[in-house]
Amino acid sequence: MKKIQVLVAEDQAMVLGALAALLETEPDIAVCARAANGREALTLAGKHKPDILVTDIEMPEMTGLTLAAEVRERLPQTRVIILTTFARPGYLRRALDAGAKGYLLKDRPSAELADAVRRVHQGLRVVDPDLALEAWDSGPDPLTERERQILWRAGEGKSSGEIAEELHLSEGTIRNYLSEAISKLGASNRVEAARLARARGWL
Amino acid sequence: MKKIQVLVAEDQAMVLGALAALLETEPDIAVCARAANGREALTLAGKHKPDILVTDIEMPEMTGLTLAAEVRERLPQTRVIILTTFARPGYLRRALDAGAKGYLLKDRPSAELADAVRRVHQGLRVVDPDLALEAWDSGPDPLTERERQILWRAGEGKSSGEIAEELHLSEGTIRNYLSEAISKLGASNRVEAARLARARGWL
DNA sequence: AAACCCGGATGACAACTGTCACATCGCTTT
DNA sequence: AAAGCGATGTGACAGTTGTCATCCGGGTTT
Repeated sequence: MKKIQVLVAEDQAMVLGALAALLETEPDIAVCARAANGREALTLAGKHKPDILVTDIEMPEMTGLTLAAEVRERLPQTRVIILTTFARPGYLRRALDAGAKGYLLKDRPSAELADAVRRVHQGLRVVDPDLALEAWDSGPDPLTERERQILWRAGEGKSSGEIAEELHLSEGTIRNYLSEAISKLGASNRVEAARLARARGWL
Repeated sequence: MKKIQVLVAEDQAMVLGALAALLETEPDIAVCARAANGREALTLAGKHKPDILVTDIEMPEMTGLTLAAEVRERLPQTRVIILTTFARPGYLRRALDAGAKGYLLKDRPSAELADAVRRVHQGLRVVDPDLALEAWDSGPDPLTERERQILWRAGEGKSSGEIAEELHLSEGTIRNYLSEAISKLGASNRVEAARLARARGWL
């Protein structure tokens, strides 16, 4: 029986080693190489032609999303699984657009990783069900560009007056935008609004 | 030969499982239990009396730092190793104050984890050398425990009134603590204060 | 052209926030 | 015992924030 060859890419060395150890405990899976960033992963993928590439998103040199797109183009026989901390609908969409076959969260039980590898290897897609749901009912980004700019600055601790000056708007207008953003997000003040927006990947 | 009994606490389930798998590959180390947050870790530590507790810092319910302090008090025979993403001097300092025997970054090669476990088990301390240097010349944490509690909640977007209720203090007292924290940090409002404190690892 | 929508502005008002001076109260230090 | 200290509370005051109704001017739609 031939083992499924997996390449793992992850920038935190400790986590990379741990994920590799986790996959190696499976009898039908072998980790053929490890990469500490996207560029390295692309090189190693070319060399090893793995069946599956498991990759983080936020990495130096090249993000997992770019990596996925490159791999689809150059190594169509290698299937990509995104493994990330971020349950952001925006990331999920971009990952799928980039041709990723799986999107898995680091929050999920570790047993699911090997499962996902097997399923994707069989040609199935694996998308975190909670995230898919959340992406569905958290809906699209409700913030306008102005609201985003302003909420971002408010989240840094800037006052309405400072933001007004920075954006060449009146202070009252800033307050209006913030009020609108707070109400859209169901928050009770600017800080909570910023926190919620960040959590959903809208900031 | 008796294996070193290790309890691992980490809120990202996938990483938790992977770290456990990593440690299990060592012949002289056994993972006796796993916890998904600080409170669970404390309970399990009481039950299993592990030799070593490897814990993340940022976790729900109870942070790794609080956990370290509790463990020192209740289970002095268990030694704590902090394993975290954050190279923040303030975290290191607080970890050591809380009685942690090791402070390791997730950036480091995965082989160092087992090493650290062995060394700490032998009674040595293991602290990331770069971080130790940085911690030396950055100032001490200026915040009191109360200020930290309150600033933390303020940073989540809670109002003075909500925080007062939560901590059974008067609203005026909350405002006083926040005012003090803002002035200590040289910020101009609670949001900026929280941001600064977080960046330095004081929250 | 009339009707509408959009980004932006205004003013008023209540609520919340930040500051400060000053109490209390219990616990140490002298 | 007196003094000092730290944690907490109070009251007052000014400044900031959140909400709302309304207004204005420039494009679009009809």
